Amino acid sequence: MKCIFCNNTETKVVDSRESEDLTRRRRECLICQKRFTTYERAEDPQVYIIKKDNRRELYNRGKLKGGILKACEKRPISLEKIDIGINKIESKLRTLENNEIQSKLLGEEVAKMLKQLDKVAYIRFASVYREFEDIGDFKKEIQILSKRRG
Amino acid sequence: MKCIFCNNTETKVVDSRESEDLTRRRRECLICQKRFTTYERAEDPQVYIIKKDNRRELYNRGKLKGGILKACEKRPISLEKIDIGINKIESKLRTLENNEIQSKLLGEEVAKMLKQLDKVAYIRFASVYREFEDIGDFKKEIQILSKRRG
DNA sequence: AAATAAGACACAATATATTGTGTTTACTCT
DNA sequence: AGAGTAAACACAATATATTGTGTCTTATTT
Repeated sequence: MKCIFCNNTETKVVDSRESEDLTRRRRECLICQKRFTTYERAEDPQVYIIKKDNRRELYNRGKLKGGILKACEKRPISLEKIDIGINKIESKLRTLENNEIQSKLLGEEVAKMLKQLDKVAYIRFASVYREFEDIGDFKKEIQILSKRRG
Repeated sequence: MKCIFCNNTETKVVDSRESEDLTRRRRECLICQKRFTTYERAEDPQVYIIKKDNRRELYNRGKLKGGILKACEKRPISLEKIDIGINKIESKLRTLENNEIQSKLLGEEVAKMLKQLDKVAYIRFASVYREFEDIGDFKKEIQILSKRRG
C-alpha cells in the first residue's frame, strides 16, 4: 500500500480493527514514518441504476451515502446505523436478477430505511428524491408520520 | 469481514493482490463458502468541496470518479491511469491548509489531469463542469487543442 | 461544562495473509 | 474474430497482521 504522503510503496500495519462490514487499518510508511488510515470493504454491488432519462449509471456506495448523509445532517443518527442500513440495501441490490434497478425504486428503499432511523431525515430525503412539488407534500407526509407514532 | 451473501462474520482470504494504491482480496465465507472481493484503500482526504451555492460537502472519491468515468466512456483510457490521476489530485487535496476547496478549482484540476490522458474525455468533462453555453465553446476548446498537437 | 463516542497509540501472544508462478475465463476494443 | 487486459483460481514457502486490554486525545452533543 502506497504511502499517501511520500508515495513510497512499503508500509506496515500498526493497528487494525474490524467491525460489521469493514476493517480499518492504521498504517505507517517504512520510509517517512508518517501514518495514515485505510479501509477494506466489500466491492460495490455491480448494478446499474436507471435514471429518469433512461441513462444507466453504475451503483456507487459513496454517492448514495453522500445523499443519505445530507439528509441526516445534524440528526442524532450514528454513522454505524447508516452503514448497516446501506448494507441491507446493498444485499437487496446483489439479489437483483438483471443487475439493474430504477433510481426511483432505489430511492424508495432508502426512504424505507431512513423511516426506521429518523423521521426528519426521512422527510428530507423523500423531499428530494420524490421531488415534492410544494410544501403541501411535506405536510401530508408529516401527517402520515404523526398518526403512526404520536 | 462479514460475508455479503449469508451475513456470517467469519471469512478468510484466499488471494490478495496489491497494486499502486489498493489491495484487492478475494475472500471466502467459512460458513456458506461463497466468495467475494474486497478492496483496501487509503481513506478519502477530509476536505470540504464548496459548491456554487456555497454549500459544503465532504469530498468523496467515488463521486468524483463517477464523473470522470462518464467523461471517459468508450475512450481508450485504462482504469489504472484514471486511478493514478485521481491519486495525484487527492495528494493536492491533502495539502490544502484550510481543508476546503471550491468545486470549480477541483474541476480545473480534473480537467488538467484529463487533458494529459485523452482530449475527448477532457472536452466532455470540461463541457459539464464549466457549463459550456453553446457549441461555440466546444469549437473554441477544440481549436486550442488542435493547435497544440496537430 | 460534562458526558459520550470515535480514533489513535502501545504491547504482547497467536493466527492468518502474502507473493511468485502459472492457468483459465470473461470482456472490450480494433 | 483476434488481441489484449483484468480477474479468478490453485498451491507452496514465508512474512506479517490480528486482537484483547488499556490509556489518551479530540470532537460532538446536551
